[in-house]
Amino acid sequence: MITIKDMADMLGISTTTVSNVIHGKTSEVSQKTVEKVEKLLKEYDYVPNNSARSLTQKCSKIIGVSLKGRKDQYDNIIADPFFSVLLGAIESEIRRRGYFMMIYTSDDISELIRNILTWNADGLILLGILHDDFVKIKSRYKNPIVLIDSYAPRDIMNYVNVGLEDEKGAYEMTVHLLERGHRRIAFLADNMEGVDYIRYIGHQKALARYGLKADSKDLLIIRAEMMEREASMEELFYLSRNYTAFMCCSDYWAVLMMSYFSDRGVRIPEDLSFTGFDDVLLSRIIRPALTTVRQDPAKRGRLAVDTLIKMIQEEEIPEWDVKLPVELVVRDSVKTISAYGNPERSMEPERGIDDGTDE
Amino acid sequence: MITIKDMADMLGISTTTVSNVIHGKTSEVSQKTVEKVEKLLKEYDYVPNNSARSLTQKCSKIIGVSLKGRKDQYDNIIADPFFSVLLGAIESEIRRRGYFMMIYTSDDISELIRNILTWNADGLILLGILHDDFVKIKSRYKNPIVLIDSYAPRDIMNYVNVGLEDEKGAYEMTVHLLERGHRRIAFLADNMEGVDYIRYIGHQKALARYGLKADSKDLLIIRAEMMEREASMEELFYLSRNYTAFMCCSDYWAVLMMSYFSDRGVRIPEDLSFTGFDDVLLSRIIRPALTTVRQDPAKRGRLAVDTLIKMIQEEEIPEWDVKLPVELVVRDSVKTISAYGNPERSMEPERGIDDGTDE
DNA sequence: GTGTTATATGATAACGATCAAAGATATGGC
DNA sequence: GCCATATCTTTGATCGTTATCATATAACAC
Repeated sequence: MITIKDMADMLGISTTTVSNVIHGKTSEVSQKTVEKVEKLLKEYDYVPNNSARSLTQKCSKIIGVSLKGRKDQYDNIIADPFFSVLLGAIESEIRRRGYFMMIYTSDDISELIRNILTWNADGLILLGILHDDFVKIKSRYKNPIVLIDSYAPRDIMNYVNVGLEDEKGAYEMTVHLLERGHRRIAFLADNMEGVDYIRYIGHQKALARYGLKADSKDLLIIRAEMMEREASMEELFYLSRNYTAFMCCSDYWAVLMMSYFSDRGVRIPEDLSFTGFDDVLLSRIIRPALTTVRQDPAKRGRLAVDTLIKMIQEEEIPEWDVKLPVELVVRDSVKTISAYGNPERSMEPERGIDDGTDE
Repeated sequence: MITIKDMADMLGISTTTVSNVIHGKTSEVSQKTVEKVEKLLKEYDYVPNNSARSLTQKCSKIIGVSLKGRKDQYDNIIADPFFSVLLGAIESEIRRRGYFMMIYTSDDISELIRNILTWNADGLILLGILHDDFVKIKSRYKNPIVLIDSYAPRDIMNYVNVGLEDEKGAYEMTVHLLERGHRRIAFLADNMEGVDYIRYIGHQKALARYGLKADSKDLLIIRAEMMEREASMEELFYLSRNYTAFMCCSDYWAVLMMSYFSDRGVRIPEDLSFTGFDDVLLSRIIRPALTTVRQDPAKRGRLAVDTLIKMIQEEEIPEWDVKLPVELVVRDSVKTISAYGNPERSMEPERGIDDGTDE
């Protein structure tokens, strides 16, 4: 590997001059010297040593990206189509902007922190991080952070949340189910710390609008690893008799469950309706096609990177808590229940109650 | 951030001694000093600066991972479930072994090379790389390389291919189709440079065993971007009338096509049979469930990393061209065609011809 | 007391790039 | 010729860590 010093020696000039040419500070270097150096740069295809660079400068050009290390049958969260698309978009954008990406999928937050610090990452993108872990990271790591799909606490500064209209999405989906006559709806969430919590609020508001009250026993918390345990699925299968609809917080789970349920003879949507969240490719391909809430993960990934780099370069900090739009996508996984089936309940919303949209 | 020098000053000792304690060279340091230093290390939660480390040492602890930058509707190849699972396994293993992973999904090989060189990556894992690009990388980058799903040329040294029994898989799949009475089979490949070429050889051998000859017009080369172009799909749709089976080189494509075709009224497998390769989750979930060739991407990812690290640490170099096992998984996407439909051809293989298994 | 070995520690120079400040050269005005 | 200014170039320190070599001290044998 050729170094700046090598080239300086070859031309009989100093390393500073070579460095200046490389950085385009041509106003300080004579035209003649510039040409000589540039010729050499091309000839030897000079590549700077980034370790040396990040040692002298405060920035490393590295952006760390962390995913929760969910262990499902496919061994890793990257297998979730939503995350993989998002991740792909993040990677492209980081590269396009001249930065480098380092990924961590560990659950071990101390290890994550060590990794970031050891490389002195310029910024961090955290996907689906839990509150306590975020606080832990914040206490050690002082560079900019962008959150995606995490619950954003108001008492911590210097970070941006690139979120969704989660509440609105869940609200609209619940209204959709209600309008189709569903009254016994299970809400399936991952945990109550992140976006699922906000979505649940939207769900509650929609129920309230229809004069119904959310019952905590209809809130089913599903940990990712449960999706693979036969026993857990069996339990869900048993519970499903109490409901006409399963409202899931991700397409991935909805699709997995639909597959499991239909293998056991449940007709979808005749016996049980399903809805998802994300609108991944899968949802369009399976039959019945999944009714879901669409988001644009590629756009979201790009925005996250763009925002982070703005913060790193200390340009104006954009909105503190962005909410990207979502859209209800109606397909075939929700049955319309005739009013006769639920004669005791009106299908009209009651008046004068919060309509549940975000702000 | 606390440095070695800070700690040395605090204790009134030299940086060398602190460094020795950190590296466990306790035989060279007195017990008393070791304890003092270790106390400080804990107290300040010292994290070494890896830029500085990789500057003095020849190794950076970075492993570069490159994917071809396929652009499909989901904007990135990471969205392919096979790749995402593989990638997840690679990431976990790299982390577990104390290394760091940098990902590149660019098609621009010069950029990839610059990235590797600028960080002085200790090793490289290339997924689905084309021959010419591989040669280009090899000419500039001298550290160990592991290939996955790439055609491994024999004239280049110092790399290992972590492959599959591709030929055997395609052979068995073709035999399966033939035994079910199919005679008009289209072989759908990405390109003829990588593993698809080897799979095609297996396909040819199986045909030959049954006294049939592969016809080049039955080899359909599908570029990834075509999957999203309505016109290309329309053309495929038109072509499909000539066949009773589509043998695809990836589950992802098979599933996409099945969805497209069935939306257009094609009954699967009654009108057209489909087979895939990989056995991703998707293939089990869609209906009809896809008949495919199973591989274990998690195992493959781990092996790739393990092999690369062995090469980096100059332990014994393992097999030059590993072939991990594959397994035919029969599901519901292949129709059994009655012998009456193809009376002119025997369904018994001819004798005395190469049976097409790998070596 | 001398020499040998082992143990513990320190001084110094890399590694490759950047930056501030100082030095060198050329140009112009008087 | 002298000084001022502008243009170009070099010197030397710095970043945090590690490696090499040297030094200091202690322990031991003879």
